[in-house]
Amino acid sequence: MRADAKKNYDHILDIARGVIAGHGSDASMRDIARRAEVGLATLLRHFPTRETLFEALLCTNLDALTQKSAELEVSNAPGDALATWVADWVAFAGSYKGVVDMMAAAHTNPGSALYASCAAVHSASGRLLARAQAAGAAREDMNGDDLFALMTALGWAIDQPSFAPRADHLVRLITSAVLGETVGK
Amino acid sequence: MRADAKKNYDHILDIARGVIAGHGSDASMRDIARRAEVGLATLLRHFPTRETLFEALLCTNLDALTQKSAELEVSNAPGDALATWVADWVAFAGSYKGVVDMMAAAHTNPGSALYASCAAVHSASGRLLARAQAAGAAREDMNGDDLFALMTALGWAIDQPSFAPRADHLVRLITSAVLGETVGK
DNA sequence: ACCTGAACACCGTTCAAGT
DNA sequence: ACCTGAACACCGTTCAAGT
Repeated sequence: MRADAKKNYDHILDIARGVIAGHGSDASMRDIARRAEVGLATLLRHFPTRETLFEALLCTNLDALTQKSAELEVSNAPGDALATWVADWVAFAGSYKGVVDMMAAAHTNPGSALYASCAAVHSASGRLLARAQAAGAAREDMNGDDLFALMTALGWAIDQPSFAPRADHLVRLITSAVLGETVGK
Repeated sequence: MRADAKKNYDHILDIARGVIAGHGSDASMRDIARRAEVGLATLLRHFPTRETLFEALLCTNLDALTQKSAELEVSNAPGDALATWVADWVAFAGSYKGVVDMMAAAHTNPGSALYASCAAVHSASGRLLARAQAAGAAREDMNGDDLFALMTALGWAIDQPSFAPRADHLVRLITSAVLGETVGK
């Protein structure tokens, strides 16, 4: 990439971050281009898809997340590791409004720029769950797909303004369910 | 309403049902008008908001749902009643793609045509949960808001193509978590 | 190489004009 | 009363033309 193009790219990404932080994942591409003082066509050549833009925007966070999963797989006690993983995912999911919807959609089609990241989160979840199950620290009647679905659903829920106030509690509920903890009745 | 208007209204609703069944909750209003062979402005006078259209489209289902909750509150064993209620909600949530997103959004603003229905589902959930808790058939560490959030998140999840195959299992997982059932580990 | 204006086909909103 | 075409301000896509 030429130096001037690189500078343009970085500038656009910087502005996009701000706009998306404000308006969420369905922010107008035109609006982003406008605020970056760049033609819409230019924005779309750097990021042909909304997903491409998000991939660039999230790659730091996503790398940190998957690296964290690798650490958790070896360091912590299996049950704690799983609980921490869910909490980390939720923190990531809160990075931008609508990110979870996007990930859930990307999860379906391999053509998406976010597909690989989704698959990574999915499989990391599967490994951490299996490890916890082997240690008797998680309920047996679920698999990696189920965990990923629950984590995504949880991320979606706390993204909703009406459910956000109970976010911490909802995370605790799901986590305790996954760990198969005995609860007071 | 005049007879010709009534006929128009019913026809539009009929066509809308088909289009939304095919394209989900974010079907184009213009497309609905076009297929109903009616001006877009006519459609929008009958249903000024997308929510208004959905309210009309869903009112039968929603009435059945809330009536069912009233029956469950007195007839079934508290735990079974709660489990059945969750299952009924999930069935409703599957009526049209995207309905849950809409309900979750409507839940926040009292101006929405779907607000009352959301509130009804919310409060019915609270009553059925409280009844189950009083009978020692549900976990104590959650309230009606939490249950509604979990039910909605569950509805959202099974609406996603990638999670749909595990729908039944996901319902079972959430239900067993809410009931505080002891699980094999 | 890199950028961009402009045309395109969409969307929902609004309203003056028609029956 | 009820309907509707048309103008409006948006959206993302595409591409020929400019530096």
